Amino acid sequence: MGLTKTEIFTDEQNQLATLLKAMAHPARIAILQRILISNTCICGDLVGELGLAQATISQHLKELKNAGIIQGTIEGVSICYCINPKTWKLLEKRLGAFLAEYKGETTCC
Amino acid sequence: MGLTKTEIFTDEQNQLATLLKAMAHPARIAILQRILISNTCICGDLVGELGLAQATISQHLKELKNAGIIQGTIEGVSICYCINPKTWKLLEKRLGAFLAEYKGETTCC
DNA sequence: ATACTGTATCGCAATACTACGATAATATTA
DNA sequence: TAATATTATCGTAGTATTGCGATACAGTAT
Repeated sequence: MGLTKTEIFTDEQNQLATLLKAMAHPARIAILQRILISNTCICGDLVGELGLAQATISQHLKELKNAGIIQGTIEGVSICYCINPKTWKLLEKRLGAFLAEYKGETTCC
Repeated sequence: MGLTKTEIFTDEQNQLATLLKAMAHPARIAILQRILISNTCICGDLVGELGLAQATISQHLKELKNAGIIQGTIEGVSICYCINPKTWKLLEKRLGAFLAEYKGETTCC
């Protein structure tokens, strides 16, 4: 086995899981934070700032891009990555709805 | 290699990554939603509702429990799982702060 | 004690993830 | 064109994840 049975779940569940998975790594969280802070886009500066090899950073960027969370455009010599507004809004919506389902600590366990 | 270099990142980044990872699976999202909807706790009903084997469900529950997202107490014959309010609030706080960092689509890529 | 019900754990097979060096691809500059 | 700088991709090693059958464990009931 070894692969998730996506056909069992709804599209929304699969989509949210994919987005969360793309962010579920400290390096990718650090990358996103870095992009969010320096409002303007960044590029290979990450390699120097995080303590990871260039190949590893590139791989993490690819995963974020595949998930649609970031987008990259060629900016002269290097490449400029930034948040994909559409996906970010979708993420806020989906996650917000998910987290808001919690009604507070009702008498239970 | 094969293991995340957690020592490179901050505790907050690692913690958020761990929480996201615990939720980054459609089955675990479905389990959480099930718990959130039936405000009262549930147990092995999941096995019948999701199309996964009992061992698999138990494993997913264990991961959610290890991450501190849910907690379980013995309820007569079966076991009652419910949201861990403390972790849920932490998650809302961390995720909220993270998502709120986005300033909207500034001129960039 | 025995049988039964509900969970957890073990062990396995298939696959995915993480990290990196080496190398290729792309674009700019001399 | 050649040299340089920046990214991407390939291949690999080590580890983790997913799913499940089989089995062990815990509590209830007979």
